[in-house]
Amino acid sequence: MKAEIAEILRRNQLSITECRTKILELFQQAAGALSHADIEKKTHNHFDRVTIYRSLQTFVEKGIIHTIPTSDNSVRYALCKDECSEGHHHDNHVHFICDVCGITYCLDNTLTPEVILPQGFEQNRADLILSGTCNKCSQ
Amino acid sequence: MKAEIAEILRRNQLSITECRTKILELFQQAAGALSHADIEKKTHNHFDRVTIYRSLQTFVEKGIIHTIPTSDNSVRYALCKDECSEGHHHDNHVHFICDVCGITYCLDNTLTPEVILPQGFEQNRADLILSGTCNKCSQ
DNA sequence: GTAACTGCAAAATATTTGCATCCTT
DNA sequence: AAGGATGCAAATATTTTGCAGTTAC
Repeated sequence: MKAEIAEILRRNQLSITECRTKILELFQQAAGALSHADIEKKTHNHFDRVTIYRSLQTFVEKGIIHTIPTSDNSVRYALCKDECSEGHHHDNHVHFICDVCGITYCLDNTLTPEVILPQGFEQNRADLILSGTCNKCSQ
Repeated sequence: MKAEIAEILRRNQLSITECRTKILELFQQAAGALSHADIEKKTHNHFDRVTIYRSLQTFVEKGIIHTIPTSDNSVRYALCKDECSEGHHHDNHVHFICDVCGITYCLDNTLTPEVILPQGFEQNRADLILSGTCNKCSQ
């Protein structure tokens, strides 16, 4: 795990630091997406708020994580698949946000369906966000 | 126009005030979705920031407008179709955000495709957000 | 007249920037 | 040793809350 994380950082020309390693570890362990606040909580204020902001920014720029659109204000992030590269994401999978527990799931095996756009519109990225009740909360 | 707006407010048991009328007018005129900041700018600070926040909140609660998820932080709103009612939105249409001009389009005639969810997941709402270049900017 | 709405002040929260120091390579 | 990364302080932006005064009905 740690070795894999180090490899990700190295591949992206990023220094291997405690904060970055820990954040990526959290993403690997997480059931779903994480917000800045989630990470702050899970690291128990061991790292500065600002450092976490900057780490997340860097990871997004490098294509290691991606943001997930949400209808409320909150910004959440999830690990990209390997195919993602700097500046170009292939995260056209579906996200499911549970209204009960708040967990954001990446439904990796469900691809975003194609849509026919009006004349002149050129699509670059697609995000399908579903919400409702997840399998744990629907019981 | 004004009469129609008054009717919307009346139907939702809301007082007909200058601020609310103006905001709904802006939504009717807008090519796409509007953010809080857009409205503040277009009303030229004639109304208090807080009043605009509260108006938008009220409109969302009543099902007059709905929020649109965006991958950046910004919260944007657009008019709901008539079928929307309090607490239950039928805004399962597609939104297109232009990376160039920033306008958010509601593609009313394009419905969100159905997706098969894993066992135990119950869907309540679906948002398909596309981004790229709109017909005006692609020329 | 009364309840609903607004505006102002201020608090709470979220995000960004600058800079000195520390750590990775 | 040098450049990148971090932590702290502080600035900026965003959103929420309380309350007194005003307006719609």
